[in-house]
Amino acid sequence: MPFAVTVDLAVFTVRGGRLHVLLIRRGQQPYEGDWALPGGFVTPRESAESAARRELAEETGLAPDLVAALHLEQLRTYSEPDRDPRMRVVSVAFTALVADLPEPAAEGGGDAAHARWVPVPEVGPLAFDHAVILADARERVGSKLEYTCLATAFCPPQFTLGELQAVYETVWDTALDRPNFRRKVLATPGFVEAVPGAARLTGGRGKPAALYRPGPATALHPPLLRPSEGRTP
Amino acid sequence: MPFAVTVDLAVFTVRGGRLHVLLIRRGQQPYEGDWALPGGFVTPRESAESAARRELAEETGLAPDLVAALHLEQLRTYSEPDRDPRMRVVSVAFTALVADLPEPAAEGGGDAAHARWVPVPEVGPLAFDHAVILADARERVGSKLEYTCLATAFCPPQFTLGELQAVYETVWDTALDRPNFRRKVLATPGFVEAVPGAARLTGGRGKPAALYRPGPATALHPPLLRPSEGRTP
DNA sequence: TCAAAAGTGTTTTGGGTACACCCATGA
DNA sequence: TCATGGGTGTACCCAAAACACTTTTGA
Repeated sequence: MPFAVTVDLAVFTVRGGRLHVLLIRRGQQPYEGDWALPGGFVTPRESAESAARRELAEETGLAPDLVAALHLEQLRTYSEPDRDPRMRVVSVAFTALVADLPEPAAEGGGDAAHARWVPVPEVGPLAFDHAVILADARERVGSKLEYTCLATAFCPPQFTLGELQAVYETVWDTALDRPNFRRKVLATPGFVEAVPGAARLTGGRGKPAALYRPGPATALHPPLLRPSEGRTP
Repeated sequence: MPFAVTVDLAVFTVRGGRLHVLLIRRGQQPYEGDWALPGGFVTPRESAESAARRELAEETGLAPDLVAALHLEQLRTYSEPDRDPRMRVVSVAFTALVADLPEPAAEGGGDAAHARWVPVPEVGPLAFDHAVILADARERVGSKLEYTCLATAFCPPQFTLGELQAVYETVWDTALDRPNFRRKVLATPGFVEAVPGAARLTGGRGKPAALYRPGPATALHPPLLRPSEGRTP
């Protein structure tokens, strides 16, 4: 039973108030020239997660230390017999969240030249079953924000509560009440920690905002539920 | 890159107030004679989920229609290079929940003769990395009960609210307040539906209980949280 | 002095918890 | 008539929602 095993990555970031996903343009058959999720084959002596980090670094030119520190999470495994026209390929999909990067991520050499951040609503048809993987990943990210502290992964090392709220609003595509969001976040022990004395002007205008960094907590109890959910309209 | 792909199943049931998992005794090397989760190789023309159902039917002698209707959920994929001493094996793990079965499930021929329901606390060492898979699956089942309607999968087609509560209490290993549990369940639209006119005596003693069947809902909003969680003691 | 964004306070409301109590049945 | 389990009622509490309000900056 000769199976090939691959990994596929759905890497998200928030940039300019919109959710983006990292895509590469395929340089070879099949689906040559089409957009696809980054990924590749698992080699004989590595786990799927190791392969995911290796491929991400190779294909996108993201900084190695960033890739090593990245929060990677297994999404699920896709194993339909005909998902790859060449042969039988089983693919383990991962999701990752990164902060908006100073420069367009994908300026490395080789493969990396074909990597791009694409706003999720503007993503067109993708190679293989990657559209399904992307949809699953997007859904997962949305619900992860509800009951984990993962939203800080979308933020730079130090961030304002306004930026954190923008992450939620972008991923969920809803508006949140600022005072209530603030209270909720600060009331969850270990979600964020104040950076003593620091403040930053966010958009040039307005009052400078206090800076926070991620705290030690990973779970959110009680959860921070999406507004439209949990209600019976 | 010659990989073998397998499936492993963590099938749970509640029996006599205790959580049980379905195990088989291995009839061949490696780990011959040890207990293991049911599972087996994915064949070239089937998906992992199909393979899981097929293997479950073959190895345990569960009724085919029951296996076909079973709620199977992908847990995650285990891909450490040395998890199988023979060769490189990547395994897709699934969880399933079934109602307590009239007879000990495993009375079919062949492989099935070696299948047994084992109380989870009494499970000893398992073959391969199955102890890890079992622990992951158990954790997943516990949290699934919080925010999905899946608990009914542990119950027969018609059940009392007392039986449903016993499922929660068994899986979570906590006592729940009956009046509050009742209100909560009935207040969630589509979780359970009353079976008109029906009632059943549960243990010979006590008032006959009304019967319910699973409703159309799948998610639980708001969630039914475990007592110890969500509090800061 | 105005717009924009941060941050505080207050009222209301709904769900969860705890617990007291009644009902129907078998022994 | 008593133990057992099903079912109802109710008072309390806390956290979330809604919204009015103050503060600090750049233009």
